[in-house]
Amino acid sequence: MFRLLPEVPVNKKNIIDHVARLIIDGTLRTDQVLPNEIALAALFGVSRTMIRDALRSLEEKGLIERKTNLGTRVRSIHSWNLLDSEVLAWSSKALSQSRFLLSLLELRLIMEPQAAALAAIRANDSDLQNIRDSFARMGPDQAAGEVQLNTDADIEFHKAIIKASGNLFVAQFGNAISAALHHTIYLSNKANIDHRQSLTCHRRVLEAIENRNSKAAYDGMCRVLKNTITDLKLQITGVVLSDSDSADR
Amino acid sequence: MFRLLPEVPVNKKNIIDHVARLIIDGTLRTDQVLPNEIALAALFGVSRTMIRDALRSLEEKGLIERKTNLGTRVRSIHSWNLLDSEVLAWSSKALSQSRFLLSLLELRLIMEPQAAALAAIRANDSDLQNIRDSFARMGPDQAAGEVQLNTDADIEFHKAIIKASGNLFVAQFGNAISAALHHTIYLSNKANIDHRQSLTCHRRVLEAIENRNSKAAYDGMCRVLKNTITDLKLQITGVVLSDSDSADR
DNA sequence: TCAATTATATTTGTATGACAAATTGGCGCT
DNA sequence: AGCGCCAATTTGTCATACAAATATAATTGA
Repeated sequence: MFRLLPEVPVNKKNIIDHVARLIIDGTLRTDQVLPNEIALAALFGVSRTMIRDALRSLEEKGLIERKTNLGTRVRSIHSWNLLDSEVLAWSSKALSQSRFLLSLLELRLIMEPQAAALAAIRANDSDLQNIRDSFARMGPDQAAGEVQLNTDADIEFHKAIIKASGNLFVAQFGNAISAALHHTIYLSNKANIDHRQSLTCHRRVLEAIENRNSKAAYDGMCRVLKNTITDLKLQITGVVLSDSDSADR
Repeated sequence: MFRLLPEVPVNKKNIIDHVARLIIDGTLRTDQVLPNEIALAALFGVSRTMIRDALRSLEEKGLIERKTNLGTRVRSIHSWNLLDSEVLAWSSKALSQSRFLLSLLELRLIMEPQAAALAAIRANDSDLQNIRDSFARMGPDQAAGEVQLNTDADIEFHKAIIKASGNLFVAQFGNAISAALHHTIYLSNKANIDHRQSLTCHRRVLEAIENRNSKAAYDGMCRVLKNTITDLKLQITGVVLSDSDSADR
Protein backbone atom coordinates (compact mmCIF):
# COMPACT_ATOMS: atom_id res chain seq x y z
CA MET A 1 0.00 0.00 0.00
CA PHE A 2 2.77 2.41 0.82
CA ARG A 3 5.36 1.45 -1.73
CA LEU A 4 5.79 3.91 -4.58
CA LEU A 5 5.52 2.74 -8.14
CA PRO A 6 8.80 1.39 -9.48
CA GLU A 7 9.29 4.14 -12.02
CA VAL A 8 8.96 7.09 -9.67
CA PRO A 9 12.09 8.10 -7.76
CA VAL A 10 11.87 7.91 -3.99
CA ASN A 11 12.19 11.47 -2.83
CA LYS A 12 10.36 13.57 -0.31
CA LYS A 13 7.98 15.22 -2.74
CA ASN A 14 6.87 11.92 -4.21
CA ILE A 15 6.36 10.38 -0.80
CA ILE A 16 4.23 13.32 0.26
CA ASP A 17 2.21 13.17 -2.94
CA HIS A 18 1.73 9.45 -2.65
CA VAL A 19 0.51 9.42 0.94
CA ALA A 20 -1.64 12.49 0.36
CA ARG A 21 -3.40 10.72 -2.48
CA LEU A 22 -4.00 7.61 -0.42
CA ILE A 23 -5.70 9.84 2.12
CA ILE A 24 -7.67 11.96 -0.28
CA ASP A 25 -8.93 9.14 -2.46
CA GLY A 26 -10.12 7.34 0.64
CA THR A 27 -7.71 4.41 0.60
CA LEU A 28 -6.59 5.58 3.99
CA ARG A 29 -9.73 6.41 5.87
CA THR A 30 -10.42 8.91 8.62
CA ASP A 31 -8.98 7.89 12.00
CA GLN A 32 -6.94 5.15 10.44
CA VAL A 33 -3.42 5.08 11.86
CA LEU A 34 -0.40 4.83 9.61
CA PRO A 35 2.52 2.54 10.35
CA ASN A 36 5.00 4.11 12.70
CA GLU A 37 7.84 6.23 11.39
CA ILE A 38 10.43 3.48 11.47
CA ALA A 39 8.17 1.13 9.52
CA LEU A 40 7.37 3.85 6.98
CA ALA A 41 11.06 4.59 6.60
CA ALA A 42 11.67 0.92 5.88
CA LEU A 43 8.74 0.69 3.49
CA PHE A 44 9.92 3.61 1.41
CA GLY A 45 13.57 2.83 1.87
CA VAL A 46 14.52 6.20 3.29
CA SER A 47 15.60 7.53 6.64
CA ARG A 48 13.24 8.30 9.47
CA THR A 49 14.33 11.93 9.15
CA MET A 50 12.85 12.20 5.70
CA ILE A 51 9.67 10.43 6.72
CA ARG A 52 9.27 12.85 9.58
CA ASP A 53 9.81 15.76 7.21
CA ALA A 54 7.17 14.43 4.87
CA LEU A 55 4.71 13.80 7.69
CA ARG A 56 5.31 17.31 8.97
CA SER A 57 4.14 18.66 5.61
CA LEU A 58 1.04 16.52 5.64
CA GLU A 59 0.37 17.59 9.19
CA GLU A 60 0.59 21.26 8.26
CA LYS A 61 -1.93 20.63 5.53
CA GLY A 62 -4.29 19.15 8.08
CA LEU A 63 -4.34 15.70 6.51
CA ILE A 64 -2.87 13.90 9.49
CA GLU A 65 -2.40 14.35 13.21
CA ARG A 66 0.43 12.98 15.26
CA LYS A 67 0.58 12.17 18.90
CA THR A 68 3.15 10.46 21.00
CA ASN A 69 2.39 6.77 21.32
CA LEU A 70 -0.79 7.12 19.26
CA GLY A 71 1.05 7.32 15.99
CA THR A 72 -0.07 9.14 12.89
CA ARG A 73 -3.81 9.34 12.43
CA VAL A 74 -5.71 10.41 9.32
CA ARG A 75 -7.92 13.42 9.98
CA SER A 76 -11.35 13.96 8.50
CA ILE A 77 -11.93 16.12 5.44
CA HIS A 78 -13.25 18.90 7.66
CA SER A 79 -9.76 19.41 8.99
CA TRP A 80 -8.03 19.38 5.64
CA ASN A 81 -6.60 22.67 4.58
CA LEU A 82 -8.59 22.71 1.36
CA LEU A 83 -7.43 26.20 0.52
CA ASP A 84 -3.85 25.03 0.33
CA SER A 85 -2.95 24.84 -3.32
CA GLU A 86 -1.44 21.40 -3.12
CA VAL A 87 -4.34 19.92 -1.19
CA LEU A 88 -6.67 21.49 -3.72
CA ALA A 89 -4.71 20.00 -6.58
CA TRP A 90 -4.77 16.52 -5.08
CA SER A 91 -8.42 16.80 -4.22
CA SER A 92 -9.48 18.00 -7.63
CA LYS A 93 -8.02 14.92 -9.21
CA ALA A 94 -9.45 12.45 -6.74
CA LEU A 95 -12.86 13.87 -5.94
CA SER A 96 -14.00 15.03 -9.35
CA GLN A 97 -17.63 14.08 -9.29
CA SER A 98 -18.55 14.65 -5.71
CA ARG A 99 -19.49 17.18 -3.11
CA PHE A 100 -16.06 18.66 -3.64
CA LEU A 101 -16.75 19.86 -7.16
CA LEU A 102 -20.05 21.38 -6.13
CA SER A 103 -18.46 23.22 -3.23
CA LEU A 104 -15.73 24.52 -5.46
CA LEU A 105 -18.05 25.88 -8.11
CA GLU A 106 -20.22 27.39 -5.45
CA LEU A 107 -17.18 29.10 -4.02
CA ARG A 108 -16.22 30.42 -7.42
CA LEU A 109 -19.73 31.76 -7.86
CA ILE A 110 -19.38 33.59 -4.58
CA MET A 111 -15.87 34.94 -5.05
CA GLU A 112 -15.23 35.58 -8.69
CA PRO A 113 -18.05 37.99 -9.54
CA GLN A 114 -17.00 40.07 -6.54
CA ALA A 115 -13.39 39.84 -7.60
CA ALA A 116 -14.38 41.15 -11.02
CA ALA A 117 -16.33 43.97 -9.42
CA LEU A 118 -13.35 44.96 -7.29
CA ALA A 119 -11.03 44.64 -10.27
CA ALA A 120 -13.18 47.09 -12.19
CA ILE A 121 -12.47 49.62 -9.46
CA ARG A 122 -8.88 48.90 -8.58
CA ALA A 123 -7.09 47.30 -11.52
CA ASN A 124 -3.97 49.21 -12.46
CA ASP A 125 -2.40 49.34 -15.92
CA SER A 126 -0.35 46.24 -15.33
CA ASP A 127 -3.37 44.29 -14.09
CA LEU A 128 -5.41 45.37 -17.09
CA GLN A 129 -2.67 44.32 -19.45
CA ASN A 130 -2.51 40.89 -17.88
CA ILE A 131 -6.24 40.42 -18.26
CA ARG A 132 -6.16 41.64 -21.87
CA ASP A 133 -3.22 39.41 -22.76
CA SER A 134 -4.74 36.26 -21.35
CA PHE A 135 -8.02 37.00 -23.07
CA ALA A 136 -6.20 37.46 -26.35
CA ARG A 137 -4.61 34.07 -25.95
CA MET A 138 -7.92 32.38 -25.24
CA GLY A 139 -8.83 32.01 -28.87
CA PRO A 140 -7.76 33.11 -32.31
CA ASP A 141 -9.41 36.10 -33.86
CA GLN A 142 -13.14 35.73 -34.27
CA ALA A 143 -12.83 36.03 -38.04
CA ALA A 144 -10.93 32.77 -38.36
CA GLY A 145 -13.70 30.18 -38.51
CA GLU A 146 -12.55 27.57 -36.02
CA VAL A 147 -12.65 28.90 -32.49
CA GLN A 148 -10.77 26.71 -30.04
CA LEU A 149 -10.65 27.83 -26.45
CA ASN A 150 -7.26 27.67 -24.81
CA THR A 151 -7.68 26.25 -21.34
CA ASP A 152 -4.45 27.66 -19.95
CA ALA A 153 -5.25 31.15 -21.15
CA ASP A 154 -8.75 30.78 -19.73
CA ILE A 155 -7.27 30.02 -16.33
CA GLU A 156 -4.85 32.93 -16.61
CA PHE A 157 -7.78 35.19 -17.41
CA HIS A 158 -9.58 34.24 -14.23
CA LYS A 159 -6.43 34.44 -12.14
CA ALA A 160 -5.55 37.85 -13.53
CA ILE A 161 -8.94 39.21 -12.55
CA ILE A 162 -8.74 37.69 -9.10
CA LYS A 163 -5.31 39.22 -8.61
CA ALA A 164 -6.54 42.60 -9.82
CA SER A 165 -9.14 42.62 -7.06
CA GLY A 166 -6.47 44.04 -4.80
CA ASN A 167 -7.78 42.05 -1.87
CA LEU A 168 -5.09 40.07 -0.10
CA PHE A 169 -7.36 37.15 0.73
CA VAL A 170 -9.11 36.98 -2.58
CA ALA A 171 -5.74 36.99 -4.30
CA GLN A 172 -4.61 34.16 -2.05
CA PHE A 173 -7.67 32.22 -3.01
CA GLY A 174 -6.66 32.77 -6.61
CA ASN A 175 -3.28 31.16 -6.09
CA ALA A 176 -4.91 28.23 -4.40
CA ILE A 177 -7.55 27.34 -6.93
CA SER A 178 -5.24 27.48 -9.90
CA ALA A 179 -4.81 23.75 -9.91
CA ALA A 180 -8.48 23.00 -9.44
CA LEU A 181 -9.46 25.46 -12.15
CA HIS A 182 -7.52 23.53 -14.70
CA HIS A 183 -9.70 20.51 -14.17
CA THR A 184 -13.10 22.17 -14.29
CA ILE A 185 -12.33 24.63 -17.05
CA TYR A 186 -10.88 21.92 -19.24
CA LEU A 187 -13.95 19.74 -18.77
CA SER A 188 -16.22 22.68 -19.36
CA ASN A 189 -14.49 23.75 -22.55
CA LYS A 190 -14.51 20.19 -23.77
CA ALA A 191 -18.24 19.80 -23.20
CA ASN A 192 -19.12 23.18 -24.61
CA ILE A 193 -19.65 23.36 -28.34
CA ASP A 194 -20.25 27.05 -28.81
CA HIS A 195 -16.88 28.52 -27.95
CA ARG A 196 -17.68 31.74 -29.75
CA GLN A 197 -20.45 32.42 -27.29
CA SER A 198 -18.09 31.71 -24.41
CA LEU A 199 -15.51 34.09 -25.81
CA THR A 200 -18.15 36.80 -26.04
CA CYS A 201 -19.02 36.34 -22.38
CA HIS A 202 -15.40 36.64 -21.38
CA ARG A 203 -14.99 39.71 -23.55
CA ARG A 204 -17.89 41.40 -21.79
CA VAL A 205 -16.12 40.97 -18.48
CA LEU A 206 -12.91 42.38 -19.88
CA GLU A 207 -14.68 45.40 -21.33
CA ALA A 208 -16.58 46.04 -18.14
CA ILE A 209 -13.35 46.11 -16.18
CA GLU A 210 -11.71 48.38 -18.74
CA ASN A 211 -14.70 50.71 -18.50
CA ARG A 212 -14.51 50.67 -14.71
CA ASN A 213 -18.05 49.37 -14.63
CA SER A 214 -18.12 47.40 -11.44
CA LYS A 215 -21.67 46.10 -11.69
CA ALA A 216 -21.29 45.01 -15.29
CA ALA A 217 -18.11 43.17 -14.40
CA TYR A 218 -19.96 41.39 -11.62
CA ASP A 219 -22.83 40.41 -13.90
CA GLY A 220 -20.52 39.38 -16.70
CA MET A 221 -18.54 37.08 -14.46
CA CYS A 222 -21.76 35.56 -13.14
CA ARG A 223 -22.70 34.68 -16.67
CA VAL A 224 -19.32 33.17 -17.46
CA LEU A 225 -19.55 30.95 -14.41
CA LYS A 226 -23.12 29.98 -15.10
CA ASN A 227 -22.04 28.80 -18.51
CA THR A 228 -19.30 26.75 -16.94
CA ILE A 229 -21.77 25.21 -14.56
CA THR A 230 -24.21 24.49 -17.35
CA ASP A 231 -21.50 22.83 -19.40
CA LEU A 232 -20.69 20.60 -16.48
CA LYS A 233 -24.37 19.71 -16.24
CA LEU A 234 -24.58 20.73 -12.63
CA GLN A 235 -27.05 22.79 -10.74
CA ILE A 236 -26.24 25.17 -7.95
CA THR A 237 -28.88 26.78 -5.81
CA GLY A 238 -28.70 29.02 -2.84
CA VAL A 239 -26.06 31.53 -3.82
CA VAL A 240 -27.62 34.97 -3.87
CA LEU A 241 -26.64 36.90 -6.95
CA SER A 242 -27.13 40.53 -7.69
CA ASP A 243 -30.38 41.35 -9.48
CA SER A 244 -29.81 41.63 -13.22
CA ASP A 245 -28.93 38.02 -13.82
CA SER A 246 -31.51 37.04 -16.36
CA ALA A 247 -28.84 35.19 -18.22
CA ASP A 248 -29.67 33.56 -21.49
CA ARG A 249 -26.90 32.09 -23.56
CA MET B 1 16.73 39.94 17.60
CA PHE B 2 16.13 36.23 17.68
CA ARG B 3 16.38 35.51 21.37
CA LEU B 4 13.05 34.79 23.05
CA LEU B 5 11.99 36.75 26.07
CA PRO B 6 13.41 35.32 29.30
CA GLU B 7 10.05 34.28 30.70
CA VAL B 8 8.87 32.22 27.77
CA PRO B 9 10.08 28.62 27.60
CA VAL B 10 12.16 27.69 24.60
CA ASN B 11 10.08 25.16 22.73
CA LYS B 12 9.21 24.68 19.10
CA LYS B 13 5.87 26.43 19.21
CA ASN B 14 7.31 29.52 20.82
CA ILE B 15 10.17 29.66 18.36
CA ILE B 16 7.74 29.42 15.45
CA ASP B 17 5.52 32.10 16.95
CA HIS B 18 8.45 34.37 17.63
CA VAL B 19 9.98 34.21 14.19
CA ALA B 20 6.57 34.42 12.52
CA ARG B 21 5.90 37.65 14.38
CA LEU B 22 9.23 39.14 13.43
CA ILE B 23 8.31 38.48 9.83
CA ILE B 24 4.73 39.64 9.99
CA ASP B 25 5.38 42.81 11.93
CA GLY B 26 8.07 43.74 9.43
CA THR B 27 11.10 43.43 11.67
CA LEU B 28 12.36 40.85 9.23
CA ARG B 29 11.70 42.27 5.82
CA THR B 30 10.99 40.61 2.50
CA ASP B 31 14.04 38.96 0.93
CA GLN B 32 16.00 39.31 4.11
CA VAL B 33 17.94 36.16 4.90
CA LEU B 34 17.91 34.62 8.35
CA PRO B 35 21.04 33.31 10.03
CA ASN B 36 21.84 29.78 9.02
CA GLU B 37 20.39 26.85 10.90
CA ILE B 38 23.42 26.28 13.08
CA ALA B 39 23.49 29.90 14.14
CA LEU B 40 19.77 29.90 14.86
CA ALA B 41 20.15 26.74 16.89
CA ALA B 42 22.84 28.44 18.94
CA LEU B 43 20.80 31.64 19.31
CA PHE B 44 17.79 29.82 20.66
CA GLY B 45 19.81 27.25 22.52
CA VAL B 46 18.21 24.24 20.83
CA SER B 47 19.32 21.63 18.36
CA ARG B 48 19.46 22.12 14.65
CA THR B 49 16.79 19.43 14.38
CA MET B 50 14.27 21.57 16.17
CA ILE B 51 15.20 24.67 14.22
CA ARG B 52 14.70 22.76 10.99
CA ASP B 53 11.33 21.55 12.19
CA ALA B 54 10.28 25.07 13.06
CA LEU B 55 11.48 26.43 9.74
CA ARG B 56 9.61 23.69 7.93
CA SER B 57 6.39 24.93 9.51
CA LEU B 58 7.10 28.49 8.54
CA GLU B 59 7.92 27.34 5.04
CA GLU B 60 4.62 25.50 4.73
CA LYS B 61 2.85 28.67 5.74
CA GLY B 62 4.61 30.52 2.95
CA LEU B 63 6.48 32.88 5.25
CA ILE B 64 9.95 31.75 4.25
CA GLU B 65 11.72 29.99 1.45
CA ARG B 66 14.80 27.83 1.79
CA LYS B 67 17.43 27.03 -0.75
CA THR B 68 20.73 25.29 -0.53
CA ASN B 69 23.53 27.76 -0.02
CA LEU B 70 21.13 30.70 -0.15
CA GLY B 71 19.83 30.15 3.30
CA THR B 72 16.41 31.03 4.58
CA ARG B 73 14.80 34.01 2.89
CA VAL B 74 11.69 35.89 3.99
CA ARG B 75 8.97 35.81 1.34
CA SER B 76 6.65 38.69 0.51
CA ILE B 77 3.15 38.95 1.93
CA HIS B 78 1.72 37.80 -1.40
CA SER B 79 3.16 34.38 -0.75
CA TRP B 80 1.95 34.10 2.81
CA ASN B 81 -0.75 31.56 3.35
CA LEU B 82 -3.13 34.11 4.82
CA LEU B 83 -5.96 31.61 4.99
CA ASP B 84 -4.00 29.47 7.41
CA SER B 85 -5.51 30.02 10.82
CA GLU B 86 -2.20 30.60 12.54
CA VAL B 87 -0.94 33.05 9.96
CA LEU B 88 -4.24 34.84 10.22
CA ALA B 89 -3.97 34.98 13.98
CA TRP B 90 -0.47 36.42 13.88
CA SER B 91 -1.40 38.87 11.19
CA SER B 92 -4.49 40.13 12.93
CA LYS B 93 -2.44 41.12 15.92
CA ALA B 94 0.35 42.78 14.02
CA LEU B 95 -1.42 44.46 11.15
CA SER B 96 -4.51 45.81 12.85
CA GLN B 97 -4.85 49.16 11.19
CA SER B 98 -3.68 48.43 7.72
CA ARG B 99 -4.59 47.01 4.38
CA PHE B 100 -4.97 43.70 6.14
CA LEU B 101 -8.00 44.71 8.15
CA LEU B 102 -9.69 46.19 5.12
CA SER B 103 -9.10 43.05 3.09
CA LEU B 104 -10.44 40.90 5.87
CA LEU B 105 -13.64 42.86 6.30
CA GLU B 106 -14.12 42.94 2.57
CA LEU B 107 -13.75 39.19 2.52
CA ARG B 108 -16.29 38.80 5.28
CA LEU B 109 -18.69 41.02 3.35
CA ILE B 110 -18.27 38.72 0.37
CA MET B 111 -18.48 35.40 2.15
CA GLU B 112 -20.72 35.71 5.16
CA PRO B 113 -23.96 36.92 3.59
CA GLN B 114 -23.68 34.06 1.11
CA ALA B 115 -22.92 31.66 3.92
CA ALA B 116 -26.07 32.85 5.68
CA ALA B 117 -28.07 32.39 2.49
CA LEU B 118 -26.78 28.85 2.08
CA ALA B 119 -27.38 28.13 5.74
CA ALA B 120 -31.02 29.12 5.34
CA ILE B 121 -31.34 26.39 2.76
CA ARG B 122 -29.16 23.66 4.19
CA ALA B 123 -28.91 24.01 7.96
CA ASN B 124 -29.94 20.84 9.75
CA ASP B 125 -31.35 20.64 13.24
CA SER B 126 -27.97 20.48 14.86
CA ASP B 127 -26.73 23.50 12.92
CA LEU B 128 -29.81 25.48 13.85
CA GLN B 129 -29.37 24.62 17.49
CA ASN B 130 -25.78 25.80 17.43
CA ILE B 131 -26.79 29.09 15.90
CA ARG B 132 -29.62 29.56 18.39
CA ASP B 133 -27.42 28.68 21.36
CA SER B 134 -24.66 31.09 20.46
CA PHE B 135 -27.20 33.84 19.84
CA ALA B 136 -28.72 33.20 23.24
CA ARG B 137 -25.32 33.60 24.84
CA MET B 138 -24.66 36.89 23.07
CA GLY B 139 -26.58 38.95 25.55
CA PRO B 140 -29.01 38.64 28.43
CA ASP B 141 -32.69 38.87 27.79
CA GLN B 142 -33.79 42.12 26.20
CA ALA B 143 -35.91 42.95 29.23
CA ALA B 144 -32.93 43.26 31.52
CA GLY B 145 -31.81 46.83 30.97
CA GLU B 146 -28.06 46.51 30.52
CA VAL B 147 -27.26 44.71 27.31
CA GLN B 148 -23.66 43.64 27.09
CA LEU B 149 -22.58 41.79 23.97
CA ASN B 150 -20.52 38.70 24.56
CA THR B 151 -17.68 38.69 22.07
CA ASP B 152 -17.04 34.95 22.24
CA ALA B 153 -20.69 34.12 21.65
CA ASP B 154 -20.74 36.63 18.79
CA ILE B 155 -17.87 34.77 17.14
CA GLU B 156 -19.56 31.44 17.71
CA PHE B 157 -22.68 32.80 16.08
CA HIS B 158 -20.81 33.73 12.92
CA LYS B 159 -18.89 30.47 12.89
CA ALA B 160 -22.02 28.42 13.37
CA ILE B 161 -23.65 30.06 10.37
CA ILE B 162 -20.56 29.60 8.24
CA LYS B 163 -20.44 25.95 9.20
CA ALA B 164 -24.13 25.52 8.42
CA SER B 165 -23.50 26.69 4.87
CA GLY B 166 -22.59 23.12 4.05
CA ASN B 167 -19.88 24.28 1.67
CA LEU B 168 -16.52 22.66 2.33
CA PHE B 169 -14.50 25.71 1.41
CA VAL B 170 -16.67 28.23 3.14
CA ALA B 171 -16.51 26.10 6.29
CA GLN B 172 -12.74 26.00 5.99
CA PHE B 173 -12.68 29.73 5.75
CA GLY B 174 -14.69 29.79 8.95
CA ASN B 175 -12.07 27.80 10.83
CA ALA B 176 -9.38 30.08 9.56
CA ILE B 177 -10.84 33.44 10.45
CA SER B 178 -11.79 32.47 13.98
CA ALA B 179 -8.73 34.14 15.41
CA ALA B 180 -9.05 37.25 13.32
CA LEU B 181 -12.73 37.58 14.14
CA HIS B 182 -11.96 37.87 17.80
CA HIS B 183 -9.98 41.02 17.19
CA THR B 184 -12.41 42.86 14.95
CA ILE B 185 -15.59 41.83 16.74
CA TYR B 186 -14.15 42.81 20.09
CA LEU B 187 -13.15 46.24 18.80
CA SER B 188 -16.48 46.66 17.13
CA ASN B 189 -18.48 45.74 20.22
CA LYS B 190 -16.33 48.03 22.30
CA ALA B 191 -16.87 50.98 20.00
CA ASN B 192 -20.57 50.33 19.56
CA ILE B 193 -22.85 51.86 22.16
CA ASP B 194 -26.19 50.54 21.04
CA HIS B 195 -25.84 46.84 21.69
CA ARG B 196 -29.59 46.33 21.65
CA GLN B 197 -29.70 47.39 18.03
CA SER B 198 -26.88 44.99 17.23
CA LEU B 199 -28.70 42.14 18.95
CA THR B 200 -31.77 42.88 16.88
CA CYS B 201 -29.75 42.64 13.69
CA HIS B 202 -28.33 39.32 14.73
CA ARG B 203 -31.77 38.06 15.66
CA ARG B 204 -33.07 38.88 12.21
CA VAL B 205 -30.43 36.67 10.68
CA LEU B 206 -31.28 33.84 13.04
CA GLU B 207 -34.98 34.11 12.28
CA ALA B 208 -34.39 34.26 8.55
CA ILE B 209 -32.39 31.05 8.70
CA GLU B 210 -35.03 29.39 10.86
CA ASN B 211 -37.68 30.43 8.35
CA ARG B 212 -35.58 29.11 5.48
CA ASN B 213 -35.64 32.55 3.96
CA SER B 214 -32.41 32.65 2.05
CA LYS B 215 -32.63 36.19 0.77
CA ALA B 216 -33.56 37.62 4.17
CA ALA B 217 -30.63 35.79 5.74
CA TYR B 218 -28.35 37.32 3.13
CA ASP B 219 -29.67 40.82 3.71
CA GLY B 220 -29.61 40.43 7.45
CA MET B 221 -26.00 39.37 7.48
CA CYS B 222 -25.11 42.28 5.23
CA ARG B 223 -26.58 44.60 7.77
CA VAL B 224 -24.74 42.99 10.67
CA LEU B 225 -21.46 43.36 8.85
CA LYS B 226 -22.16 46.91 7.82
CA ASN B 227 -22.70 47.75 11.45
CA THR B 228 -19.39 46.18 12.31
CA ILE B 229 -17.69 48.19 9.62
CA THR B 230 -19.36 51.37 10.76
CA ASP B 231 -18.29 50.75 14.33
CA LEU B 232 -14.73 50.36 13.17
CA LYS B 233 -15.06 53.65 11.32
CA LEU B 234 -14.02 52.13 8.03
CA GLN B 235 -15.44 52.41 4.59
CA ILE B 236 -15.58 49.65 2.07
CA THR B 237 -16.55 50.20 -1.52
CA GLY B 238 -16.69 47.94 -4.47
CA VAL B 239 -18.34 44.85 -3.11
CA VAL B 240 -21.57 44.29 -5.00
CA LEU B 241 -24.41 43.47 -2.66
CA SER B 242 -27.82 42.19 -3.50
CA ASP B 243 -30.44 44.87 -4.07
CA SER B 244 -32.44 45.43 -0.90
CA ASP B 245 -29.65 46.84 1.16
CA SER B 246 -31.06 50.19 2.15
CA ALA B 247 -29.78 49.62 5.61
CA ASP B 248 -30.42 52.19 8.27
CA ARG B 249 -29.50 51.43 11.82
C1' DT C 1 -13.32 -7.92 44.01
C1' DC C 2 -12.29 -3.53 42.68
C1' DA C 3 -9.91 0.73 42.54
C1' DA C 4 -5.91 3.21 42.49
C1' DT C 5 -1.21 3.12 41.55
C1' DT C 6 2.85 1.73 39.58
C1' DA C 7 5.58 -0.39 36.02
C1' DT C 8 6.31 -1.17 31.07
C1' DA C 9 6.17 -0.82 26.28
C1' DT C 10 5.35 1.84 22.26
C1' DT C 11 5.62 5.88 19.58
C1' DT C 12 6.76 10.44 18.57
C1' DG C 13 10.03 14.27 19.88
C1' DT C 14 14.77 16.08 20.39
C1' DA C 15 19.79 15.94 20.26
C1' DT C 16 24.21 15.05 18.02
C1' DG C 17 27.47 14.22 14.53
C1' DA C 18 28.58 13.04 10.06
C1' DC C 19 28.21 13.24 5.20
C1' DA C 20 25.67 14.34 0.59
C1' DA C 21 23.92 17.60 -2.69
C1' DA C 22 23.34 21.96 -4.51
C1' DT C 23 24.77 26.42 -5.59
C1' DT C 24 27.38 30.53 -5.23
C1' DG C 25 31.56 32.96 -5.96
C1' DG C 26 36.19 33.34 -6.95
C1' DC C 27 40.30 31.70 -9.32
C1' DG C 28 42.94 30.63 -13.05
C1' DC C 29 43.34 29.54 -17.70
C1' DT C 30 42.74 30.55 -22.48
C1' DA D 1 36.56 39.17 -21.46
C1' DG D 2 34.79 34.70 -21.23
C1' DC D 3 34.89 29.92 -19.96
C1' DG D 4 35.51 26.12 -16.96
C1' DC D 5 37.05 24.38 -12.59
C1' DC D 6 37.56 24.35 -7.58
C1' DA D 7 36.39 25.50 -2.98
C1' DA D 8 33.31 27.28 0.52
C1' DT D 9 28.81 27.69 2.39
C1' DT D 10 24.29 26.17 3.37
C1' DT D 11 20.54 23.22 3.32
C1' DG D 12 19.27 18.20 2.78
C1' DT D 13 19.69 13.42 4.31
C1' DC D 14 21.27 9.72 7.16
C1' DA D 15 22.23 6.99 11.44
C1' DT D 16 21.99 6.51 16.28
C1' DA D 17 20.88 7.45 20.79
C1' DC D 18 18.06 9.12 24.28
C1' DA D 19 13.96 11.95 26.27
C1' DA D 20 9.06 12.66 26.83
C1' DA D 21 4.51 11.35 26.53
C1' DT D 22 0.88 8.10 26.90
C1' DA D 23 -1.80 3.89 26.47
C1' DT D 24 -1.80 -0.70 28.33
C1' DA D 25 -0.68 -4.16 31.55
C1' DA D 26 0.67 -5.54 36.09
C1' DT D 27 0.64 -4.78 40.96
C1' DT D 28 -0.79 -3.50 45.22
C1' DG D 29 -3.89 -2.22 48.92
C1' DA D 30 -8.35 -1.87 50.97
